[in-house]
Amino acid sequence: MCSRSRPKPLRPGRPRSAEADTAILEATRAALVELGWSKLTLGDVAARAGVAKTTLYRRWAGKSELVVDAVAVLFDELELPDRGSLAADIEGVVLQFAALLQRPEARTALMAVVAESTRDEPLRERIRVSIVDRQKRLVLEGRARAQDRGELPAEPDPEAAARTADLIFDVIAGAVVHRALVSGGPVDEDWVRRFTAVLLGGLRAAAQTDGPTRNP
Amino acid sequence: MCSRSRPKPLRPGRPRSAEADTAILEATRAALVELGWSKLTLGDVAARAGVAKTTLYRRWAGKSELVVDAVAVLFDELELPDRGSLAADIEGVVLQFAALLQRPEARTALMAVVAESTRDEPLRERIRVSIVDRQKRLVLEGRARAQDRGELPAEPDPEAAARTADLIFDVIAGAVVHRALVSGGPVDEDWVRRFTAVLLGGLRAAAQTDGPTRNP
Amino acid sequence: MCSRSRPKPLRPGRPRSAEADTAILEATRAALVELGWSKLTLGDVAARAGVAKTTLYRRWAGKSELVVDAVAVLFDELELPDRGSLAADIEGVVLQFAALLQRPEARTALMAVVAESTRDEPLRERIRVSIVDRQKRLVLEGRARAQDRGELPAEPDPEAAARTADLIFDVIAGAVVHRALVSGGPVDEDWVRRFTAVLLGGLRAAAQTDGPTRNP
Amino acid sequence: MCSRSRPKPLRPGRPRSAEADTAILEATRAALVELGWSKLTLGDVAARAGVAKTTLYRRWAGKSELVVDAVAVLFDELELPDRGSLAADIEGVVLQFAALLQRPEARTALMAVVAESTRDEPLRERIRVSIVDRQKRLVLEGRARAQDRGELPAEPDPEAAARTADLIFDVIAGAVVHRALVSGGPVDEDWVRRFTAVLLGGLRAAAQTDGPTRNP
DNA sequence: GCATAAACGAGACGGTACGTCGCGTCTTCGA
DNA sequence: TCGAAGACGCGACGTACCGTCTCGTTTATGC
Repeated sequence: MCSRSRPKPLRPGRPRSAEADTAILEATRAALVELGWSKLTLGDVAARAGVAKTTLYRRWAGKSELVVDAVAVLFDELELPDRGSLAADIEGVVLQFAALLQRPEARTALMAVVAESTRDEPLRERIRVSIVDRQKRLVLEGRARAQDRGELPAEPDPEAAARTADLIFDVIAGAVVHRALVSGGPVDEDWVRRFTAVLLGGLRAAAQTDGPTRNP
Repeated sequence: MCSRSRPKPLRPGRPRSAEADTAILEATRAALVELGWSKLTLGDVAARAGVAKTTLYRRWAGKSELVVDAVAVLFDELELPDRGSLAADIEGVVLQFAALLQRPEARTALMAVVAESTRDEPLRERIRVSIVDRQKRLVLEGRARAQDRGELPAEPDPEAAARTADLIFDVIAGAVVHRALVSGGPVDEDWVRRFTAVLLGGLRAAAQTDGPTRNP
Repeated sequence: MCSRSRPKPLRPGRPRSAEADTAILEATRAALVELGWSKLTLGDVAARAGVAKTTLYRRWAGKSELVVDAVAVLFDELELPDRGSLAADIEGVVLQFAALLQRPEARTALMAVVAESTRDEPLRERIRVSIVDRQKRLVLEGRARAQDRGELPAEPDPEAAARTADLIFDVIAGAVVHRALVSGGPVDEDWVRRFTAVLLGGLRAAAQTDGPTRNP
Repeated sequence: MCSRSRPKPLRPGRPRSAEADTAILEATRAALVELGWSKLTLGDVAARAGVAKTTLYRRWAGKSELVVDAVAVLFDELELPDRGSLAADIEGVVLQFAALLQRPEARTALMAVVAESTRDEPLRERIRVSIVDRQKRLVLEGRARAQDRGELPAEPDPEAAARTADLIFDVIAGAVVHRALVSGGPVDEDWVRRFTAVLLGGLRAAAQTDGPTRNP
């Protein structure tokens, strides 16, 4: 119907190399593993990727944006296993997340770009779009599955449902990150079981009181 | 008999200036507010403090260590208000913590040093000692107060009590940080009430099930 | 067939700026005049030349090498005037040399780089190639002219001729430098006339005895 | 005959340590040998001498003054050997001087302080007094000895004698320094013989023409 | 089929901050 | 009063990256 820009570039001149993009992102992850965020340099990434610095700057505005793109894909590998119960499902995904946070490229990059984003609103938005909000699917999927199983009641108010989902997400993601990167304790089966017990207990308690009696 | 702390320096040579220390830490906080972590320069801090760069390097190994010391004092200002109930106490301290995370020097510094610490074990230890572990007092104090009020049962096993306190701390600190710095949503009264409800509900539920039947 | 010198750079990348070179060397001489060798700073030279410090370090290994290049051109301005007799020619060139040694950039630079070269063989070689040996042309030209005039006999042994030329050069350059920079006395017409008389007398005496009876 | 200042300090307080002075000068020479002028630091000298930096600054104004004092004594070791003829005497002292210029502390220090002195008149004076002029005794002694032997006629005009002695000194010192440190050729027996021949020939020729007919 | 126009590698460029070193001064204590 | 020890303000060092620029080269079209 209309001429879309994508299928054929329609722009004159040499098109950008797609291989360069993947090579750069791979090189970025490799450099993160070896050097960590603060010692990673764009010149080094370019050299690893076999690419000129200019090529890199043509595609990304800076180190932060590049790293966000480089690690975003890692977080998309998370998935919600079907272990038969809501508690088991949560425990499974939390363990996956903890494993991800043991990978050096993920742990060094995640905190660093969040730190940068405290003074850079577009970057914060990019992080949310590329990394964080994409994983809320896990919460939504977990709830839907629990409701199918009858473990959780249906939530009539969609707005309240969204608010609760956000809260759950903050609690899970925040607690696991804090445990893994700040407290430094292990995120092992025992910790996950105790955490999940608190979380689910809280959810059920809140579901009971939240509906009928908000202000007793 | 009298254990003297340090009546005479006992070290030869000119002693280090105590004023320089405070001036440097103040200057560091001011620079963090104006420039943020990534644009903060040790040379700039030295200039603000009216101090030579070498003086600064004589006392701190690098930017990270300096910033940890500079912001640690901010976190010590947190205190547990006595609002009459455990829920209200928690809500109060969480709001304080959220207010702290709105301060630009705290938000930009905290995530950044945690990011650095992912590749620097001594730094991680320093963060724990100077900032994080010191605030666990709030959790312990809150529980003690709640037990005095009869809101929580006494915990016979001290080891389990410590584990639970750590877990609570990770959940609270992690969730608030994630909400404030990653999700970007407001940490307002409504959010705090809902969060506290989940947390307390979870605690009570876990306390019931945890004691009698660990492995059903 | 035609050996082209360098029609195309053949090297990839942006070529070095030729203007930068001349600006740097000029700035170096200006800084030598104002500050002298020991207070001359590469950063200051870069600033005067409107050039980044890195550009300077890309081209020269250090202060000494830069200064050698900067002052070498001054010495190339020396020339042998034709005043009609060997004595007059020598007096003329010695006065020129003395005038050069009154220029602050030359006097401060020459001794300093020689001092550095006492522990730096490549630097000594650079000084010889760029400054010292180039001026031996004056001795050779003076002798040739004197031989044309019949003031000096032809020297059959070319090796002995070269040795003598080196000796003459050391005597002239050394005596003038010592007079001007160490003793501190004026290198005026009177001194030059007396010095030339000794030198030429010695040359003629040596020429007579040297030929027939080397080892009596 | 009354109270001289030296035998007892008469000044209140602790007198300065004489050992410190000699230790500092020795340490300076040792540091010159190892490091050369440009890498010699006063802090290093103080450490080698087992002395505090302040002690050093109390006695010398800076690096140049210290080094002048440290190497001056080396030049005092030169002496005019009695080899039976003026030519042989000159050859002997020139060889001694050349040997001195092979010592690393002498060669690096001499040119460096001369370079500094081009912009520092008090330093130039200090060099002259402590090092250069003291060695003119060699010229004077050589001439006196030659006159005793009848090799040289008596010089009636003492002012002209002084001027000639200065000239001889500039020629000898300048030529040897230039040969040894700039040209880089060996100052061996052959070179010394040829140099002496030119010098003495010039002296005799100048003595003949200079007296009766200045302007023929 | 051949000009066009963009992307590409290479690397020099003006900057900024780095962390270190030496200077010369000062402040403290002990001899 | 001097001396040792060492912290201090200062300023230059030489290096590393930054992000931009200017080259010559390559590579897909579209005239």
